[in-house]
Amino acid sequence: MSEEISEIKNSEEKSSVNFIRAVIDADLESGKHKEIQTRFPPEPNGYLHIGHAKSICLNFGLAKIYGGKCNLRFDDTNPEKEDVEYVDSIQDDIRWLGFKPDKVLYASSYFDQLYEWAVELIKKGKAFVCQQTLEEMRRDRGTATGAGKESPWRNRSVEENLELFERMKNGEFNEGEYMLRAKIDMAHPNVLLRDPVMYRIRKVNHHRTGSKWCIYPTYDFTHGQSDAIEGITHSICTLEFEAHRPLYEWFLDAIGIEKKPQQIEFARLNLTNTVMSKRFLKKLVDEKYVSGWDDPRMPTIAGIRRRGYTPESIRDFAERVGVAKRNSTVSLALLEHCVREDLNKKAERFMGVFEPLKVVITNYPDDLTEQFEAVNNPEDENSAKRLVSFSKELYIERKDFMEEPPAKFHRLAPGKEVRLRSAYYITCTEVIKNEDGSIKELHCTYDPATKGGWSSDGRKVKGTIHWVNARNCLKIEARIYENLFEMEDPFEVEEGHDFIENMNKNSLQIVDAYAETNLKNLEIGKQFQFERVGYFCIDKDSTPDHIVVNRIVTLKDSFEKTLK
RNA sequence: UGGGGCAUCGUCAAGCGGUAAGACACCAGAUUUUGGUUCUGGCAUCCGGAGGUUCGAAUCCUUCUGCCCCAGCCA
Repeated sequence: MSEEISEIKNSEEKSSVNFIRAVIDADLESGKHKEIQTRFPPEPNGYLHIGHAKSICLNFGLAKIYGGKCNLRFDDTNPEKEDVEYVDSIQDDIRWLGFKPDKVLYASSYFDQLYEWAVELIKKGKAFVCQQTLEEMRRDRGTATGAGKESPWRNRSVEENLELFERMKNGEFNEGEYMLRAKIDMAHPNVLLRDPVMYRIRKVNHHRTGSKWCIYPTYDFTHGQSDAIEGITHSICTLEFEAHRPLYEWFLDAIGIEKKPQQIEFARLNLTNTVMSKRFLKKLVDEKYVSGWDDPRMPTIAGIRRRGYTPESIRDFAERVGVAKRNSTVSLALLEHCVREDLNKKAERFMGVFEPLKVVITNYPDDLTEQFEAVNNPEDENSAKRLVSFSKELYIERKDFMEEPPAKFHRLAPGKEVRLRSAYYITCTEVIKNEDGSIKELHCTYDPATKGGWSSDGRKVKGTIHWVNARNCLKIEARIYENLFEMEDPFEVEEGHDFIENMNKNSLQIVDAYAETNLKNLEIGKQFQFERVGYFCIDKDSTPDHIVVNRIVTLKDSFEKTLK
């Protein structure tokens, strides 16, 4: 092991190492491996979600930590479901997350080799061509407790098997008529080992191999061998493949692979307040509950990215959730914490008012406009400053004024003084009402000696509120997102009901807001903070005349709690 | 009732026979031109239950219970 690597390992965690790293450490120490090779093996049949992100971070992360390599390998053995659209989006997502595959590979590139190996297994008497129907196979597979029954075609001669398999390959049979099966044990307690299918006939075009093949290998006959071909040392997958491991090894042994990759399973990520399975996400898209796979409410990588999450925050999240074998559901609060932490350091601050209440500064000159300097990011010492426009007429947040405030209310109220962030102290002198009694606007006075937002007389002002110049601001569209599901577990429904019924009706609210004009300078995708409100980003639907922002996450709000 | 897994704070998660890390959440306080950030302190006498081994167990043994995965020519 190089010094550099041991340095990384030491600095990174003296504390604890997940169980996969423990295996790798042992393999490196024992000399079983000199270096490690991993892979991320998605099937290009859909969009990646944050659960995949965890796997990506794990596989690529492991390679990085140990100075090894990680491939991206498309597990494209089922042409019926796969499409180039997905191979592109998957690569985009991985790149966005900040990883670069050592190689981009395809299981379909190994079809020739796989075919040869299948022929070898036939010759060894370990595979046979079967012509049972789906129903017959299902019937003969047996049950959990009872053994299965051997196929009547199980004992064909090698010659006959060879000829039939070749004819399968040549397209002489229809789909479903014939298949190649491994000859293992119909009485095996693990049903996966009851003569599993290795090849099936599918007369469809493959997105990479075109019409070259009409027989396609199954996952089980492909995955381990693909790993072996690529020299994968640690083949990391999710828990549901645990029962497949004996099969994975059976094929490798039967073929006679010497350097066997080791399959290691970990628990896939689940998140509260959302659904994660491809099937359910697809339902949300197909039935138009969301605008698409990249709807900012979706837990897809595309959705999360559009929502404004940073790749750094996702990697941090993946690191924090850990790797173990226990089925678990991580709180969405952790994900939100990760973006807040990242964006707090990086995001520039602006002011925006969401529920405007007009304020007239009665002792301010009618036609004067001032420009105040405001710090773009108080968390960053090198942060630049920007100019914010101020006049006699402003908007403040309706919630920042109360006519009859409770004791702990530090904001504006009749007779009370507050600081307008970066501007002046103002005092509310009069509440102007509409005929129906609702508040129309506020009349306030300002103290010219508090320019910039502070006074030299030591006067304490507890509240600081944000504002915009009503005469010079931007009207923008704000998309306020909440969780797709209010309940932590969307599947908590009564018998016969659907998780769809648990959807949060307010998961998207579109509101008009007023923002300082500086927002114009931000490019699409840029994250920022509306002070005292939350983190936002510029959505791709924005045009120069119409800015659309997505709320990524609110700021933490401890005042909300004290109010209750 | 078959096979394969898993059970440690509200949620994740360390721990691998020597007497319960850490993170998120939560609570209390300090600082603050964001009721944000930051900082300080608190938060499992207990590790699914019951037995046992041991000077000593979350860690070993037995047994029970609960949850997850497996009967696609999906991955």
